[in-house]
Amino acid sequence: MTDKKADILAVAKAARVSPSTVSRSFNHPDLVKPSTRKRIDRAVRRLGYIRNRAAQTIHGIRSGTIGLIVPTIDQAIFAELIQSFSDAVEETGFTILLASHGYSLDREYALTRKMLEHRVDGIALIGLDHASDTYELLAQQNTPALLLWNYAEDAPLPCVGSDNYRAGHLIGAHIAALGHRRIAAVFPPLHGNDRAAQRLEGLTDAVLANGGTPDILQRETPYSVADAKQAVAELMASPRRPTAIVCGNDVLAWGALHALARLGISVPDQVTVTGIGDFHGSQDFEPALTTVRIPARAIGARAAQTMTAMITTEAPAQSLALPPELIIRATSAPAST
Amino acid sequence: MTDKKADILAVAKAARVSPSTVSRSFNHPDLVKPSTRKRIDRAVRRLGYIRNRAAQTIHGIRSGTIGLIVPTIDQAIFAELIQSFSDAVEETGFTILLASHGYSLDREYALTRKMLEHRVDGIALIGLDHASDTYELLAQQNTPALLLWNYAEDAPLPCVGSDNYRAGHLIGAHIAALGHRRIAAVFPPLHGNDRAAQRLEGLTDAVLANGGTPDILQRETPYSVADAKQAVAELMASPRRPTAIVCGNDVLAWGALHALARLGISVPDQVTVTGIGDFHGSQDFEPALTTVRIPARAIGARAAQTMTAMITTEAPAQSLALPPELIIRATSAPAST
DNA sequence: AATAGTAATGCAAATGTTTTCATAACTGCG
DNA sequence: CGCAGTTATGAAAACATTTGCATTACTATT
Repeated sequence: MTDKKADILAVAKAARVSPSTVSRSFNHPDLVKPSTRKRIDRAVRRLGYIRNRAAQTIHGIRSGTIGLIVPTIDQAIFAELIQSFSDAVEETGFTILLASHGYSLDREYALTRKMLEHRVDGIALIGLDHASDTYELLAQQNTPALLLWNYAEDAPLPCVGSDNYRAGHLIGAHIAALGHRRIAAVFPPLHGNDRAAQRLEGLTDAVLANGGTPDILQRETPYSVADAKQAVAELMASPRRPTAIVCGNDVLAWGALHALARLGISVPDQVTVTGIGDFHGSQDFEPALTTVRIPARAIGARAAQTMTAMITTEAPAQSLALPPELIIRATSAPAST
Repeated sequence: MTDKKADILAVAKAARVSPSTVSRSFNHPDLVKPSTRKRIDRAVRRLGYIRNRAAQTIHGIRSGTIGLIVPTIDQAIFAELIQSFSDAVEETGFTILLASHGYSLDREYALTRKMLEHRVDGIALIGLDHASDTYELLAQQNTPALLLWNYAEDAPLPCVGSDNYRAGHLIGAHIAALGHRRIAAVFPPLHGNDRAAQRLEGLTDAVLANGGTPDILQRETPYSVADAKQAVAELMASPRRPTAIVCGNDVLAWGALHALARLGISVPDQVTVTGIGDFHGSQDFEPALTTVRIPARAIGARAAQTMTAMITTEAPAQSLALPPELIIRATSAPAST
């Protein structure tokens, strides 16, 4: 009801104590007499006082926020990660400052700056590949920073994620072992996306290692069911049809599966399809999708732990590799030669 | 390289001007001589100075953050909304403080408080149904607040969204017009979810209005493809099979479709399936899903506009109804009596 | 060359907290 | 009842900025 927002001074006056005592009653309740605490609490409630974290923050007190910068929010890949990261982080009282850059490393730099202006206590980025400006900025400000989703031993900052090269390799080996040689790789644009690039690399290496000179038809398509569906429809219309379609992620694979359903091409009898990611829904797809599981929830949760540890203890963080795992379900089968 | 973080004073010293001038050079560049501005800029760059928004915020300057509190992040429904809201909001320089409460109105209240502590410039919640504490808090702090996703004329706060009752009604009318009488409603838990509740209500009303006494079998299932698949499998095993399965949202419908594919039941010849939402992917599903489009992107974008308008001009905001739209695709057909 | 007018800068107060240090108010003990 | 030892509170400085007002430095005009 008060028109001017209540501050700690108003509360102090109302409770007939000094501002210091009010502050203490919030931050070190054990230091203030229960009876005065009661009085203060009543005043707080009556005035609708809410602490001002901005004012605390300029005392070097932590802001209680963690910056999370992702390429996109709406595209299933990261949604699970964001959710679990956010959940875990919230448990320790932090709040997430979220932003997305649409795979532009320049925007990512700008967003990082903005987060730093807000004095986030820590900052998390997706993937290992970032503008050198971004790395410099982070180093210079010495804000705890963490790289999510991808993993590499020699990452320039601590990271928590799966080795995407290995994920691609896993699929490649599986496909090659099944005897496939004419393979279509349906991948998202590789630019600014180290995860996809590494998966493709792993895939190619594995196929090469396991079976002479394969014939990999690479096909870039935006990240969506619709685009993948279209791409695969075109692919199957070509004279030299692939016997296997390996997709850069599960969403693309769903598109592929729909395209094949539409064309009446049977999976896996006539063509094998694989994804990467093992998103919600892949298991229950009909037919169930063979894929490589990237443990998004675990990554998010562990990353949150690592991050809060970095923030509260000043210790430098350990990178953490959550291994990808090949999940063979119903969409892959030996090549019908 | 400096170990202590540079503040405006350090910059001032380095540029041989007063702190005031540095501040002005940031906030009112036109008031400071180009040559001194140059000097300041150089100092800023050299010291790696980054403005401290916390310190600005206590001057009554806006914090530049908007709180967004959603039930869940990872479950496709809201991902698109969050993305478009975030994109639009970012364009005007704001950053999003995100949190999710898992459909608990109590947690929502707590999160709202937390956002207020961070002095967000505005706050957005999902749906119309909130704890009375939450409403009081918002009213008392007179922070601009906006309700997203759902729409009602008599909403207690300005809202931007679709009328979910109408969405349900649209589907119900469609189903009834097709002659379906034995209908299964596969919905998410209604508790703490006014959107789902209203959809169901609209559905029931429409069916009742259009065709005698229908036989609606209601079935609550958690929000996931897997659960819906399971639920529908059970449903179809019952002696009195429904001729239509209307799902509370598209994800549930996907699960239903997979279940039916598995059982070899043909859609829409043997059974009709519908969703609500028209998420990414529904259009390209095979068969393409009949659903009601809730324009998530538009809602996010318009909501962001409304919100920033509320913040910058102090004017009270107008609610905005983005109408749901029936989208008939390939999963619905007349009841085969 | 003096003056008025404007442009650029600096000083100091203010913002809403926390925290150190000092002081005041209580205990219990002899 | 006086004293040491706690326990509870207050005063004031500090935090990193912004801003109103005062001052200084220019520019143009006569």
